[in-house]
Amino acid sequence: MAGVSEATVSRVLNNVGPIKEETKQRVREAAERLGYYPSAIAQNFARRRSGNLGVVLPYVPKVHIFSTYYFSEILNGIGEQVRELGYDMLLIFRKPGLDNGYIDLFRSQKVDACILLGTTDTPEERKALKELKDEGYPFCLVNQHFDDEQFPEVDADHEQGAYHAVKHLLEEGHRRIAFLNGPPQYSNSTDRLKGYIRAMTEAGIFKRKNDFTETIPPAWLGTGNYSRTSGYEAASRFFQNRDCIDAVFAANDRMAIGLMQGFRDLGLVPGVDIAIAGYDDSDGARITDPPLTSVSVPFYQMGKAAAKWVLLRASGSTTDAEETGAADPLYQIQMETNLVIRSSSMSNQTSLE
Amino acid sequence: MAGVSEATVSRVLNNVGPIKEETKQRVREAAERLGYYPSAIAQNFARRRSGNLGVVLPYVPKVHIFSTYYFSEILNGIGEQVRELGYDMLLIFRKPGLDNGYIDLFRSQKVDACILLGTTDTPEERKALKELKDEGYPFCLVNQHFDDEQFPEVDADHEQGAYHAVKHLLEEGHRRIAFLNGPPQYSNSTDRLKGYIRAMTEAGIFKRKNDFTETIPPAWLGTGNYSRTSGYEAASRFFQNRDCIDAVFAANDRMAIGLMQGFRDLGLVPGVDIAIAGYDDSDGARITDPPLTSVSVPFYQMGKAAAKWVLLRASGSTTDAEETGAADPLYQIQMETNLVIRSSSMSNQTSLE
DNA sequence: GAATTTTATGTACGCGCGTACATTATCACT
DNA sequence: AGTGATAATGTACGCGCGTACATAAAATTC
Repeated sequence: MAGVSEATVSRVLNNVGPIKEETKQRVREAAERLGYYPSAIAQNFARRRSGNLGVVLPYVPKVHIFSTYYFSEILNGIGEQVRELGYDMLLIFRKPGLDNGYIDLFRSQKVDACILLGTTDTPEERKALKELKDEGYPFCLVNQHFDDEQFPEVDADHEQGAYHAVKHLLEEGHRRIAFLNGPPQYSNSTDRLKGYIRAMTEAGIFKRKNDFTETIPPAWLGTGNYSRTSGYEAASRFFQNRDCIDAVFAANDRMAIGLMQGFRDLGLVPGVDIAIAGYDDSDGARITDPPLTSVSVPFYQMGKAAAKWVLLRASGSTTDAEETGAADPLYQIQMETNLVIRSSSMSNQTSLE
Repeated sequence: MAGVSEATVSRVLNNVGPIKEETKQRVREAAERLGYYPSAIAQNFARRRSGNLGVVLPYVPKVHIFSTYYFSEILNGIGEQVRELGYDMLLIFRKPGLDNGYIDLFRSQKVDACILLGTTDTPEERKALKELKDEGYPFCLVNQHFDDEQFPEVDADHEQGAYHAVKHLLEEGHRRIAFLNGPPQYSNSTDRLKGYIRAMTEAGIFKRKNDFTETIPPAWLGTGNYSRTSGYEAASRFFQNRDCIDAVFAANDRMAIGLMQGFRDLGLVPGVDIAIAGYDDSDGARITDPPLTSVSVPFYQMGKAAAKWVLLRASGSTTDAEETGAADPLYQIQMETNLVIRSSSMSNQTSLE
C-alpha cells in the first residue's frame, strides 16, 4: 500500500466503520495516484449480488417491440429509478423457445431483482410466475394483472380508463359505440372491456342481464392484436355495419390510428362521420388528423414504482423463500389514468362547429 | 461430489478438455439432482470479464428518448446480436453532471465492450472518446461520425440519403426546396446538409462558388432540434417566405411531422400547397396525412453490426492498449439508406390527380 | 494512573468458480 | 513387456474484494 494500511482501503471506499479523516485522505490520494479502480466484478462477487435489475421484454417476432411507446416509457421509468438506487439495468429479450422460465435469471445470480414486461395470461406463464413467487424472488409485473393469483404488480386502472373514454363518447352524443379490443390474454384487454360495458350499461344501452351475458351487439365488438394493421383491418369489418355505429373505442392508439386510416380509405372521415377514441396517449395520438382522443397512462411512473419496490425488496428482506415466511405484504399498485380529449371524439355538431 | 470427481465439473459444464462421455453424464445428472446452478457472478469473476455489453444512451432531460424510433430500432438490433453471442446487455443512461467519461465503465469492469448512442461532436465528447480509444477499449459509435478522428463507428450514408430525397423532390418538379436541419453537432445534420447542397447544385439551383459559400438563400435554411415541436415552429418561419418555397426537406420525420402540422395550421396543405419530405422512415411517416416521403435507415442492422464488431473485438484481441500496438484495422461502416416515396412529396399535379 | 470503553486499523479467510500443472489411466506401437 | 504418447481426472491456487475477528491506539472514567 502506498499509504500504510491494507484492507482499510475497502473501509474507506465503502464508508464503513470509523476511520480517521487523515487516513481517508491518504488512501484516496494513493488510489488516485495509482489509478486504482475497484473491480465491479470482484465487488459483486464478494458481496454475493450482481447489482443488476433484470428487465425482461417479451419476444415478439417481426415486431420491434421497442417501437411501442408503451415499453419505451416504462423502460425510461425503470432506468431512472435504477440509477437512483445505484443498480444497473440488464435488458433481457425473452427467447422464443428455450425459455425455461424466468427463474434461471435468479438462480444464476445474474440479477438481484427482476421486472417482467409484456407477460400474458397463459398456463406456462402462470406456472413460471408461480415458481418465481414460491421461491421468494423479488420480481414485479408491470401493466398486467393476474386475477386469483397474488403476484406483485404495478398496473393502471384500465377499467376506469376505458370507462371514462366511453363515457366521454356518450357525453358527446354518441350512442352506438363499438369497441375494438386487444387479445384477451392481456388483462389490459379484459379490464377495458369491463369499463366499456360498465359505461354502456350505465347509459342504459346495454341491459344488465344475469351478470355475464350482456346484450352487446356482436357487430360492436372487434378484436385486434394492438397493431396498427389490425386496426386498419378492423375498419372494414365495422364498416359493414356503419349504419349502426356512431363511434369506435379502440384499446390502444395504434389500433385507433389504423382504424382511422381504414375508415378514411373507405370514405368515412374520422371525427366527422365516425368518432374515434384510443388508449395510451402515445405520440401518435398527437399527429393524426384529427388528433386522437386517448387515455393517458402513467407508464413512466409505473416503471419507476415497480423498480423501486423490487429493488428495495431485493436489498431488504432475504431472498430465501423459507425466511419470507412472514408473508410479505402483497404489492399491487393500481395507478390512475387520465382521459385526454382531442377532436377525434367530438360529436358531429362540434367538429363541424 | 455426488459423482466422484471434483472440478471436472467445471470442465464438463464448459466443454473444455477431453472428458469421458460417461463422466459427463454422471456429472450432469448430479447437477440436476442437486439443483446446481453455476453462479454467473463467480464465473465472471474467475473469467475476469463481466459478460456485459454496455449501451450508453444520451441523457436528454424532459425527452424520454426511448420514444424515438431511432433508438428503439438500434437497441433491438443490438439486443439481437447480444443474445446470439451470449452476452448480456447493460443499459446505461448517461448521467447529466458527474460524467467523467465513459472510461469508468471499462475501468470498473462493468462492461467488456460498449456501444455509444447519441454522442455529439463537442470538445468534451471528443476528449472522452479519444481516451477510450487510447486505452484500447472496444467501443463503437452508432449513427455518428467524427471527421478527422478515427473512431470505430457504424453510420449510414446520410449524405446520399439526403441527396436522394432532395433529388426526388426536384424530379417531382419542385425547385425552391428549403431544408430544415438538426443541430450541427450531429454528423447526421452536416451530412444531410451536404447531400442537400449536392442535389441542389447538380440541379443548377445553387451555384458552385469557391467551395464553401454556396448561394443558398438564407430563407431556405432552418435549424431545429429534431423534435416535432421544433418542426412546428419552423413552419411559421418558412411560411413568411412561402412565395419562394415549393418544398421542405426535413432532417427527420418528427420535424417533418411538426412542419406538416404547422403548415396546415397556417392554411397550407402539405402535399398540395407544399411538398414535404422527412428522414428516418419512422412509424410516424405512415400515419400522417398525407403519408410522409422519407428516407429509411437500417438502424436495426446498424445496431446489430456495431454489437457484433465490438463483441468480437472484446473477446478476440486483448484489451490492453500496449498490445494493440498492431494497429487494429479501423472499423468504419457506412450503410445504405433507402428513399421511401409517399404522397407528401408529390408534385401538385400528381397529388390533385 | 490503572481499568475500561471507544475508536482505528491490521490479519486472515472465504466467496465459487477457472485453470495450470501434476497425476494417473488408457492405448498404440515397437 | 516396455516405452512413450495421449486421454482423463485430480490438486492447488488465485481472481479482488468484503468482513468477522483480533489487535493496537486513543479517549474516558473513577
